[in-house]
Amino acid sequence: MINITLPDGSVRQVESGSSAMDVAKSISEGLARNVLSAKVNGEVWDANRPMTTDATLQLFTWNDKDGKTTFWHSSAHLMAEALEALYPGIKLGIGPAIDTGFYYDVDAGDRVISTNDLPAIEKKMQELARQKNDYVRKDISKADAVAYFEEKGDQYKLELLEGLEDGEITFYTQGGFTDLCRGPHIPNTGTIKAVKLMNVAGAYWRGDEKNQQMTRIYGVSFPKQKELTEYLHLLEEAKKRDHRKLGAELDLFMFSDRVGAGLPIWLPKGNALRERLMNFLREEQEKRGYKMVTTPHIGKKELYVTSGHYEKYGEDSFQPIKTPRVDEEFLLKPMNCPHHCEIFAHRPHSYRDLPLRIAEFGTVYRYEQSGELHGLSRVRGFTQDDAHIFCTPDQLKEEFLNVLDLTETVLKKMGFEEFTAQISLRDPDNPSKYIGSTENWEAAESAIINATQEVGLSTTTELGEAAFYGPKLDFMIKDALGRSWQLGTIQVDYNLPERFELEYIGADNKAHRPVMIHRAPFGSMERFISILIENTAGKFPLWLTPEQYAILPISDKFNGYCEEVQQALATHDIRGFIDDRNETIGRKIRDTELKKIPIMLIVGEKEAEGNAVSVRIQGEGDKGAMSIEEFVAYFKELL
RNA sequence: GCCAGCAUAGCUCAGUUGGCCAGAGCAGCUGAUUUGUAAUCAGCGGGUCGGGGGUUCGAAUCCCUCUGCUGGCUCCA
Repeated sequence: MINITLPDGSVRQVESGSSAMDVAKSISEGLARNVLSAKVNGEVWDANRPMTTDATLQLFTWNDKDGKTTFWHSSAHLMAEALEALYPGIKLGIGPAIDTGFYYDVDAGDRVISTNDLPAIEKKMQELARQKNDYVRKDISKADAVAYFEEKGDQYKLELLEGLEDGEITFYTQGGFTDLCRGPHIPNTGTIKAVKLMNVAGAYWRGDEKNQQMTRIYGVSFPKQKELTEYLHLLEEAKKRDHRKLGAELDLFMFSDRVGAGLPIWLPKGNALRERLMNFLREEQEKRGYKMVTTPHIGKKELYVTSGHYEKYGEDSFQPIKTPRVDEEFLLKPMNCPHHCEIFAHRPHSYRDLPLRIAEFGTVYRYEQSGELHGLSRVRGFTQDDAHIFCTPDQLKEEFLNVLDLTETVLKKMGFEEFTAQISLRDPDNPSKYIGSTENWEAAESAIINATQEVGLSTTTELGEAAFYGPKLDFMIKDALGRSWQLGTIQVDYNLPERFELEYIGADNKAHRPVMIHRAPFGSMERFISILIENTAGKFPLWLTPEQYAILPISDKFNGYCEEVQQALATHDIRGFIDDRNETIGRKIRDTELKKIPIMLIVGEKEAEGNAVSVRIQGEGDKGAMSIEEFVAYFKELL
């Protein structure tokens, strides 16, 4: 007998060789039906894998993240089985579960798999699921595994096998399909009741663009049809929050083929929003001792040769601008930091002047790959809320913490509760991607790690995500469809001060090198606003929204009074417009609701006579009549 | 940049296997209506079917190419 400890601390004695499923059955049949996988001594296992030692056991169902992962991974195998049936000789890469389902990378040779083929594959999957085949785990020797895939002619699996140790290799089989896999899997294909294949995409084998491009098929699956229907509905709802759609509907910004791809054009309302965001940050920065500067949109090529940007990005970026002089070239600025370094270098600095905090809403231009352009989130011309702090090494920690505080203030003000703070470090396997000495990098990396630990910020760490001149602390926020974007960033840089030979005179009357912090709490105005639109579904906070109210006269007889109201409100810095179209009040209300104007002021005979307005709140409804003074007070409450 | 798709009026979309002057709703314009909390009524205008090239007696429809867009991959200072 062995002792199985459950999460609640209770211990059950079962026979050695019992599985998690056996334990589930001993608890209840209902539970057993829903068990997908289990965590045994901290490792996720097949529910039916025999346990032979004392163990802690946690059962996973669809309600657990690990349960879903197992379910989707098994669904990927089911899809592979269907693909083998429909496309004999197809070669398989990898097929993992992801946050929202699963995918499998396949190489179908000359055959093209497109979205048109997905329904047939789904149908085959459903047919195979109905066979209710068990997923069967089997240990296999490396030699036998290699022999199997040589026979099958699947070079991708053979390549994967090269990286595996003999003795740790397992195969999983369901029905007529066998795959190299460490598992775990759900007990039976019959559990997969609903399948939807979402799309196909090209994906390079092992994520390297030098390798063969495979076809990646994305799908999602559920234990119940109803859950699939609900999921698809949720996706539809999320699409309504897409900033590209709302940006057009709310007249915030546009793109023009003639101006060029990835070059956003801000329309009056979007620009008003953008200006308000910038003013908010200007005020915060002023409180914190930043000085604003303005630098040109171009700079001599040598500036970027000095900074290292040219060597790193020159080939793949906007090409130099020529002048009538043959030996003269300028670059559109891809970053503001070289200009700001020149500001620092402009005159000598005493340690007493530091930290020097130089801020600029700097518009930069980067030639992003055409396939990468995405609404406002990934563009070729954008404005960073940039600043560079030049400080002594002793001041670094405090300055970093100040910036961290500013960034958190900004995120909080915008109501972004769910963000990830990601420490982006060097890729240790690829040192040639970075400039500067190992000592500089280590100092910068530990500065970030220590500071975040000190304030107890919970972080994730990603290797290889650093900038070429230094490590970063990046704030990642998700868009409506769950894709993660980097917004704010704080970067510690010992390298550019070296390249620009920046110095200050210390208390010892000797020259010292400053440390530089690059930081942008919004990241870029464009991307930040894209996320703001998606998070608010276009219903911006009252202080930020371009138009706070609309006055809706019941008939044009009251237009004069409406103008009086508008003027009265303007004196209280309350902004809005009068909808004086010759339309019914019902129509005006409907249009205003759809434009997501927060407040409607309805004005007819009663209001005009009583010096009042009838207040209606977007999405809520009628709040009744109030005097102008009462409304102003009410408005201040809402702010 | 790569893979797979998409591109018809300002917007959302119809347009049968290539075949008569390319349609609808909304928006717009004109007129009527002077309106009380999510669409007043009537009339009118608007499209080189993304650009270019080709196949064909004939192309929105088939082929090539360019541009833009969508979903991924790679990239992201």
